[in-house]
Amino acid sequence: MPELPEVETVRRDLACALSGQTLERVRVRRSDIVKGCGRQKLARELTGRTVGAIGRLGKNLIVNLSDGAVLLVHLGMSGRFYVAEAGETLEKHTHLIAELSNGRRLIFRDPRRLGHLELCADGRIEDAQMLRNVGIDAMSDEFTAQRFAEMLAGRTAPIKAALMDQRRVAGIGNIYACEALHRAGIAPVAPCGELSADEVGRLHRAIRRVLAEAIAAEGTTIADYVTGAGVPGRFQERLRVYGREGERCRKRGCGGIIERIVQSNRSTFYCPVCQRG
DNA sequence: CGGACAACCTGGTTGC
DNA sequence: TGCAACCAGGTTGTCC
Repeated sequence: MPELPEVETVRRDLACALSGQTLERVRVRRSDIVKGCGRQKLARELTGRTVGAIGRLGKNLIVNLSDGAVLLVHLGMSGRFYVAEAGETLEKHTHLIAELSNGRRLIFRDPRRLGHLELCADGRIEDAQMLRNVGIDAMSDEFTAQRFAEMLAGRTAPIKAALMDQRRVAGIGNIYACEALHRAGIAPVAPCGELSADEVGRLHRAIRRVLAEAIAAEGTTIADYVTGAGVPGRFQERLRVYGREGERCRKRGCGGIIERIVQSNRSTFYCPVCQRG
């Protein structure tokens, strides 16, 4: 479900609702969503810690805790990590409950269980399993057009697959890969190594712009993603190709009809008229 | 090595 | 109404 803009929205909301709170009583109900240790150990390690700054790398949340510990959180497809009002009943698929010093509760809920939690007791996130395959964050200053060109050079994979490969640029998923390619006017099936310098530059700018606009709109809600405040994002109203199979291309004067194809088992939406080559 | 694909999960929707 | 098939915002291991 959540890509960089949705995770960034969750991060910002948690920075308000969670930072400064102490985790007074922690329950972890399943071990299969916990990386690196079991559920009891995670609960024990978290209990009594105070939450500091909250960061993000790609689609991962980085929750800094007292005494140098760090909790990593990945929401997978259906995960939510949020502070619930006191007295709110626990929903099905709630895997972590932490009572906070202000009486509210921190909840991790993930029906599909494709998300993960991992504690780095020593704060060495570079050793974390969850970040092993995570490269440069798509919104960081390190992600330059130059670096992007180096990542793509000589590769035969379709550009859409490369955009979603977290080991290189981290944070782009299926929606924003489709949207960035459309804005740049590049076919999703184009082999990485065949893009011109101009196309790479256009795609780099399109990625930064679409992610920035989506963050400003607090993300895209297709089915069940909501912000930390529990409201849907607004970027779904501004999608140009994703989920628009059979509808008309929104680019001025284009007139193409959006098509859906399957690339490495994922749906790709694109305009065959303005995304040629 | 890179790239394609199945597998991991649940739940909602579609179609017979 | 029932049930099977298919789809979903992600990642990882395996195979070629």
